[in-house]
Amino acid sequence: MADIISAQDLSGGRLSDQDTVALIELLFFAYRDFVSDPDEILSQFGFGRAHHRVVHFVGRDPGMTVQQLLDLLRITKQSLGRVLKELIDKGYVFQKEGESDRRQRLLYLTAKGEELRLRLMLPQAERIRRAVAQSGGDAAQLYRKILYHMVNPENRESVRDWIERAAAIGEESGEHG
Amino acid sequence: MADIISAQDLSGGRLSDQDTVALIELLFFAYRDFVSDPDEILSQFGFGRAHHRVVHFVGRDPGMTVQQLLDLLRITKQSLGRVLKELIDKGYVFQKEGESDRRQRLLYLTAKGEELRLRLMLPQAERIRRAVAQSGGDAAQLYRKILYHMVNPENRESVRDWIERAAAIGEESGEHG
DNA sequence: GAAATTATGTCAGCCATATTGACATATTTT
DNA sequence: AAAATATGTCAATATGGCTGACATAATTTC
Repeated sequence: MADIISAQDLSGGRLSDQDTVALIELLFFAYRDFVSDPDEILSQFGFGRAHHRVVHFVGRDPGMTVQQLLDLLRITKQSLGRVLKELIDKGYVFQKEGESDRRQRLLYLTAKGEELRLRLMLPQAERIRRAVAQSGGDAAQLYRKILYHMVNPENRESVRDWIERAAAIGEESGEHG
Repeated sequence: MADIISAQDLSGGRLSDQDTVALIELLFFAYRDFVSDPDEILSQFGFGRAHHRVVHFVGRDPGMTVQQLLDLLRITKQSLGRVLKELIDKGYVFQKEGESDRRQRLLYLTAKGEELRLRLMLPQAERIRRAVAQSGGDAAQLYRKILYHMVNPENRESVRDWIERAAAIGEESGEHG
């Protein structure tokens, strides 16, 4: 491991300016590469990142409402509209009328959509696994903590709720833990 | 600390699917909030994220060439063009003819530009510091390792070079470590 | 039962930021 | 002198956000 990648001063507990800036920049570079894998796959389908998000989150919580998806993505109805329509037209997503509330259009992935979701997730999962494995120790646990604490305090509850719910769905639908 | 935020299975060393997906999603949510602070400041200036990147990297390596900036940002000359022109016109960046090569237009921040750079960095630095502090242990060192290993292997050298060079510049120009 | 609210969809236009291709100028290298 | 390099600029196109307005169907409230 190169020296540059190890923080230089952890003595006092508070991060030095140098180390803090290095983390900011590393996050920028890491995130850029992190999204580059799915980007390439998406371009083969004529899709963009917006499509990825929809496919991912719908696949993780099948039957979610349009409004739930909007709240999660924090975009406008109009922005979602185009991508969702396209995904439906091309057969990756389908809608089902809500049973208890027939105004709702519950969202589901088709088999084709689920296939795409997994294909997009694979390189990201591999990247995370590799990075965690190469970092040794309790890397995963600590990484999770740090990312969680980087979320705005007022958003943490909804993020936690999401992760919790999606994990429960994953269990019952056979994603082996 | 809530149970949900701690990885559930670290026994074997290999991350479970559940934990891996949770990390993918946490990275998405964390990055979104991470960029939201500068976004808000930028909008007050009529700037966007592209301006942020230019101001940040030029400020970290004053005198860099346009080509170096293009390589770092991995965007086209035309994309950079508008943003750079705007920053120059509004007095945040200025250019100086290269001494050894007079074709080059070396990039520097004005005092106003440096002020903006620091203002944009502050909330991100605070967020990182808080997250690391709240995560305990060797969080910073491990976080740095993980982010570094999330960068594509073929890009690691340039990322390491950048961090190294920028750190050296920071030292000499008085950013206290 | 009428009125208000909610969930969803759609039209139109605007903005920021990315792209490609083409072309121009000045300077350096061969 | 010719080729390559560093930079700048014009034009057209795409993606994915945004706002505002309006429409329909279903549910909730009074």
